[in-house]
Amino acid sequence: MTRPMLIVITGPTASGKTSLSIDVARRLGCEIISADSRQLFADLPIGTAAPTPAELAAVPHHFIGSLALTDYYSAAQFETDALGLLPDIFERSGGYAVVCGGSMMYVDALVNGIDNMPTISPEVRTKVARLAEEQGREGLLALLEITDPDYYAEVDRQNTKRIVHALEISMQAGVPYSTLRTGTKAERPFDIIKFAIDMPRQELFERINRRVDLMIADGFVDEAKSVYHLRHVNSLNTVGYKELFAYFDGTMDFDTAVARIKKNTRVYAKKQMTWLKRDPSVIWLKSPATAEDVLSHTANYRADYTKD
RNA sequence: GGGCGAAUACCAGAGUGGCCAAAUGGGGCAGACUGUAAAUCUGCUGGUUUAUACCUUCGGUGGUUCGAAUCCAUCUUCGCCCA
Repeated sequence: MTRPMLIVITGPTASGKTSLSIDVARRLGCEIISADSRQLFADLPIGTAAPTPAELAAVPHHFIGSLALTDYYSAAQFETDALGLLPDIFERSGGYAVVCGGSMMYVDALVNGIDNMPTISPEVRTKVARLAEEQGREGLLALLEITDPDYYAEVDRQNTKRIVHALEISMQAGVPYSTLRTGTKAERPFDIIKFAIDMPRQELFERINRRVDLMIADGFVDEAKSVYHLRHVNSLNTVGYKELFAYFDGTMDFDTAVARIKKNTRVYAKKQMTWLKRDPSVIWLKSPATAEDVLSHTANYRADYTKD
């Protein structure tokens, strides 16, 4: 008996993941799990290029617009939630499910698993934040050196966020952060095949620029205005919103803001490509990628698998 | 026609005799990444496969000087002012 199969479709932003995954899901009659750390939130459909209502109607989607902007979420939470959903999806969809998204860490969490760590309590969070404020990065590093010498030896000492995180986890868990980092790859009760769309950079960048203009034309400014009052929450520390907020604040003129959105989106795409480049499990789909490409690779994978 | 000012690396823009291959910013390129990841952080950006090394650069040419992006002469282009 063949195992269920998870088809992962990823790639840089604006490379066409959404429409490809909908095509594939339709062919297979299956559902889509979104692995996008921002489309997860409600109220951001334009700026996050979320699937349109028509697209959402075409194929059942999960994790699109399901959270409030003030909700806490994480890659680990995504792993838990997606794994919880998958058995039913496989059941309903003939043993297939499509994962679509560009949040590489979310994809990794679902595909390879993420080490088990405690959720940080507000008390610990506040405590570390206060230390950071009072003693700066040096103070945090000094504490980390005592708390977790192993991680201290390998941290990026410039990256305050990482240091803070290690301290929070260590305090919360009562053991050094590094001892919780096993780096083991999770075993899944289903097969996984991972695709990434490979679009020439120039074409991708042109699509990004064009898409930003379309977002503006579609009312991105009003959308950003409507969430402006929450501008300090993490879910809005997001390309597009940040720049428009600066425009609202009067610290950036409109044309500059739009240009920065384009540029920062390009930078984001580049970071996604860097991440994917080092992942040997990726099957690259030359764009324009079609559902046929995905399905034939998947069929081949199946054939190889059953041969063994 | 006369006077003044400017010309610096992909762009903007510092530097005004040696510490200058040349600050800084932008843009570009490359990378890291295990619980807020569209986040956060790092490196490179004249050439020489490596360089605390060498070579070629600061509009052109020619000088002064041990030494010039920096001083002088002259030419070119651009800007401003007077005619």
